[in-house]
Amino acid sequence: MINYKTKEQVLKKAQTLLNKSLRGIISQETIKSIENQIGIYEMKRKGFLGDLVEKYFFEINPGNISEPDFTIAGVELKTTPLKKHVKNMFSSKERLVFSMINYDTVVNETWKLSSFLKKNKTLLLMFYLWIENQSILDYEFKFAHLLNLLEDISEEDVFQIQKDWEYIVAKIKRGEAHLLSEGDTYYLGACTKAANSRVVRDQPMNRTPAKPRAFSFKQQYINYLIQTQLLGRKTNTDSIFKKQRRLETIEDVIKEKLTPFIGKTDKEIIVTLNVSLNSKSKNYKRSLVNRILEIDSSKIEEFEKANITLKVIT
DNA sequence: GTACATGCGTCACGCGTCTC
DNA sequence: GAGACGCGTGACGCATGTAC
Repeated sequence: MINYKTKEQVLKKAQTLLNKSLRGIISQETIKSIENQIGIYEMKRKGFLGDLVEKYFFEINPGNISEPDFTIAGVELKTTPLKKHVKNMFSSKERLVFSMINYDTVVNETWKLSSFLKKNKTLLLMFYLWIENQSILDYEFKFAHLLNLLEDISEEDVFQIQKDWEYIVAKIKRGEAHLLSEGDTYYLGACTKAANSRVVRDQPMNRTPAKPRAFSFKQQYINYLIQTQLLGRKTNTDSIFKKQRRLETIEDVIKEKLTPFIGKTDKEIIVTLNVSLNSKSKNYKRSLVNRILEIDSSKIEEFEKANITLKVIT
């Protein structure tokens, strides 16, 4: 077993797997043994690839502890699939699932000292290209990226993730763990994690048992991270936060911007905003809302990341 | 019709705790 | 001390609803 002492050491090792598959770095003897196991499980064993990367590539054996996989370096390893689209674009195949939500203890935690941050503050994201029917030994690793949740993403995103975490915890505190849903939040979700719907666990503030859930990054937010953090692309989107100095949630900003105009006619809004719009244009109402939100683009960055669709209903 | 997001279900393994 | 059991770990896979 290797003791990785620094984050840089872990990243350096991870980068040696880029554009390679496990088959290319594991001995023939071990490959045979793994292929036997794949045969036994008929490719149905969940999380087998993650296990193999930990065991045979990083040579660690973290088990199921609530500490980061690389304990001393403080890095949590996440092996996650990418899909390639027709336009040669990469996107996340699925959400990124973190640790289980402990309903009993999470209600006594604060964001800064949360077990979620303790385990997942620094992530080593290893993205491999998923191809249907291909052996897990042949999946090619495309990106290895060290992501510090508090330092490497924007202040607004960290704030929204914190608010999502607090929303989930507040719901558990209200005795509504059984009513949690992934749709409750924007970037950080609470996805279910159990063998079947009969598997439930107690929650501290209500006798109604709740489904086991884990914190997860939503697929759309992972896609945003892939585009900005891995590919260094600038998104062709506008931000509702761009003129905000304060840190607020998406919901707060939208409410704040829309509230002064509730009950007013479109003509009154145009006068208040001192703008000119063609009322015969097909996107007249949408343009009006864009002016209220102080954005120019048809795409709004925070909506894209949270997979929110703006509908103007008349 | 197709692509995508979400909800829900799946499962082997390892570790800790409980029971005998 | 040994075996049973529960729970958390790792993502994966499918069904369904919705958007484009």
